[in-house]
Amino acid sequence: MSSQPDPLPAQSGAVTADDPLRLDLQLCFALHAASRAFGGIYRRVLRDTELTYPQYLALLVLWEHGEMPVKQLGEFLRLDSGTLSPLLKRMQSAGLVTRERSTHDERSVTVRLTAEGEALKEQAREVPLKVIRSTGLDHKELADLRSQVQRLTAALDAALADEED
Amino acid sequence: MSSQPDPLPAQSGAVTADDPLRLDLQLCFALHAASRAFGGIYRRVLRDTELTYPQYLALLVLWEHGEMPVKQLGEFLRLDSGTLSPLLKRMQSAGLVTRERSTHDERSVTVRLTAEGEALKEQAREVPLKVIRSTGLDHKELADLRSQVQRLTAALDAALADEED
DNA sequence: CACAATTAAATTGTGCACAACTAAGAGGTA
DNA sequence: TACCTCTTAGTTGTGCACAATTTAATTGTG
Repeated sequence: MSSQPDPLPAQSGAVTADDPLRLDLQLCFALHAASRAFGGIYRRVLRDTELTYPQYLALLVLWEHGEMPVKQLGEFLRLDSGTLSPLLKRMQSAGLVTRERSTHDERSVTVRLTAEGEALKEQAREVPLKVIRSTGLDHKELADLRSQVQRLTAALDAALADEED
Repeated sequence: MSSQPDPLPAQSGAVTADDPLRLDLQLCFALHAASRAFGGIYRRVLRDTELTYPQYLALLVLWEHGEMPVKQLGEFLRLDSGTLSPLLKRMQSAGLVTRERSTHDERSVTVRLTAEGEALKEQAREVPLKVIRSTGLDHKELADLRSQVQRLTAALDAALADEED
């Protein structure tokens, strides 16, 4: 507890706290910190499921949409096969999913929940509520913040897509 | 470009877009995505410096505050030695910093910028402006969003600190 | 049909985050 | 002084993110 140095510069001496040139940093650092704080919350809330946070996200997609190719799962999660392949392999080892080459298109691999993977849905039922409580935000605040952050992401993605060398 | 499946569930069929039980997900996913999008922007903006994004953050602290022990750097960045030790070792190999045991307290290691590390400050001068432009947000929006995200992080951290087993 | 281009997964390699543990120095107290 | 405790870095091991490359299957075109 107690006081750390401030999340990032821009508070001591030469530069004022609101130096416009530090806002990028302050925001990106704040987002990074928030993302990691969420990770910490999920880590604890998911502890007795043996799931990691990204694995839980993958399960959510499968719980809602059912079996799908790795490709499509990657589109939901915005992750590529470099991340998903090992992640899914670990989930397979844990007995949560199966992976099977499609017969129609043998390039494609279908990810399917096992009974155990399906059953975890029950055990994870109260996860969202626990997490929401931890945020200390009400419904409207959550929704607003989500919208703003999504808008920001869209702008950043657009900037990345533009002026693509 | 074009359309992906939506960032996470909660949009198709069974569940309405604003199901309160999905807001945790939507927000955490949004934050994660925003954080990664920022990473992408910095990655490109920093490309010709050969710096990674976390290395840039470490340099910012050193540029502003000068030499300091690993411990203190970790407090600024909220990172522990498990992350910082190898990161600093890479920065040392790149000739950006030196690491030296303190003579007063031999447990402590002082991180110091080299001339080359100091010189990078110039080369990175326009980084903040480029990034800010990419966000598409004005000064006030950036500051507001930062505040909200910081407030959220504080709540999450407090929730983690509470009920600590 | 043959062949080039595209696509889906997987693999390789680098780097970061974090938990758990180790090593060694510092500081207090009997 | 000897001992116990706390602190600081570092190390080890796991998992994720992502770029670049590889493999194999599919698609499109001449």
